[in-house]
Amino acid sequence: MSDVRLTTSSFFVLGIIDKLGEASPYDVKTEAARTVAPFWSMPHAQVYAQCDRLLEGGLLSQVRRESGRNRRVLTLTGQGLAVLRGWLDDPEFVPVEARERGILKLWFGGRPDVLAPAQLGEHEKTLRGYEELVGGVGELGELLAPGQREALEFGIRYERMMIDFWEWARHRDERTQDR
Amino acid sequence: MSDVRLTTSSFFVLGIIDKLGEASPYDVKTEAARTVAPFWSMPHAQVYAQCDRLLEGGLLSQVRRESGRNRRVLTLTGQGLAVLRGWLDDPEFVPVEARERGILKLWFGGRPDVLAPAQLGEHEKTLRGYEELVGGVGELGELLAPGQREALEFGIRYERMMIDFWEWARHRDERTQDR
DNA sequence: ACCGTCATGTAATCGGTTACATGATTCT
DNA sequence: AGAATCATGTAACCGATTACATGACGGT
Repeated sequence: MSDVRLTTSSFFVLGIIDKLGEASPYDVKTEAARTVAPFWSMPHAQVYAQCDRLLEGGLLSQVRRESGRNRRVLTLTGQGLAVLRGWLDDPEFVPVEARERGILKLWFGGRPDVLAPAQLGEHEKTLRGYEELVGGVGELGELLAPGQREALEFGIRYERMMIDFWEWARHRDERTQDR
Repeated sequence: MSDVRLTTSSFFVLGIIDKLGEASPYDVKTEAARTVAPFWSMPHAQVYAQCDRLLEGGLLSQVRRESGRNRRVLTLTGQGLAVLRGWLDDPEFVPVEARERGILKLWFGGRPDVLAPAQLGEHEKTLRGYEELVGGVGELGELLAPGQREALEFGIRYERMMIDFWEWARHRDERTQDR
């Protein structure tokens, strides 16, 4: 019940447990890896730590089971749900530095012709993965939970942007160079 | 001279000092704040820590001055320069999670109509800033150091992408809702 | 002489990562 | 019965953040 500082990791865990209804830390880890992983991830040690903290803060409640596996099952408390909802509805804008190492390298003089190919390859691969996901959903008529389609759309737009960017950088580099 | 683990923060400091030729930790901090800040930043305590580490690792050399201010002036050693160059030319792709809190909120059920306005406002503001920078450079014929134009281009494309995305999300939300 | 901010650092803390460890199942 | 992996955690370390502290210089 003591006051706990809530980081995005906290809300991440709260969010996953809310979606699952109840979950062991292991379930949280698994579900996260299966779904949000491309947009946000967390090592499992951290999941356990967060669960402990959230329990202590009264945002989660725990049932211990005597059977071997799934020894702890966690649920949001009323307070936990309220806190999660509050966060979700908070339009605060947190400026994010892109922290793209490739961009930093360019800044310090990294050469586009050296960097671009690998970047392009990887972004194209990721993009194909996303697009297949969306396509598959359409074909099979499966539904993505609300919010997931949005995240996927973001992913697609991000990857497309990066591909366009690196192509731009590479071509600009070719034009600029005098060899 | 002992082995130091190099993080991106290390290369960040090396990169800044390389650009400046020689610099005190304070100079590093100031230059970083003045230039790369929108894409990458680092609290000054960390700059001091990195300088110490890089010194210990033999990647920086230091001249102590007896005068009060700018007591330490740092320069890249040959090894430091080699390490920086090696990093710049390394095309390794490090997958970055976007870690956009807004996207995470959408994932967990955050409402686009609640979130979008603030996000749009901020991204538009940032975009205007970047575009003015590029425009100003063109008009005055100033030159950006190589790499900086690229970083700025990335920033512009990123912001445009985010604006388009949030507009998409908001409109999709309007269409989807049955009120 | 005094005040602000410039320049430089240190200390404490904490979240996150990596690595290690182990009992519980399930499969062969 | 033994191997594999499932599920659960702990421990140690480390980089990063926050906060505090202080001498130096420049302006009034």
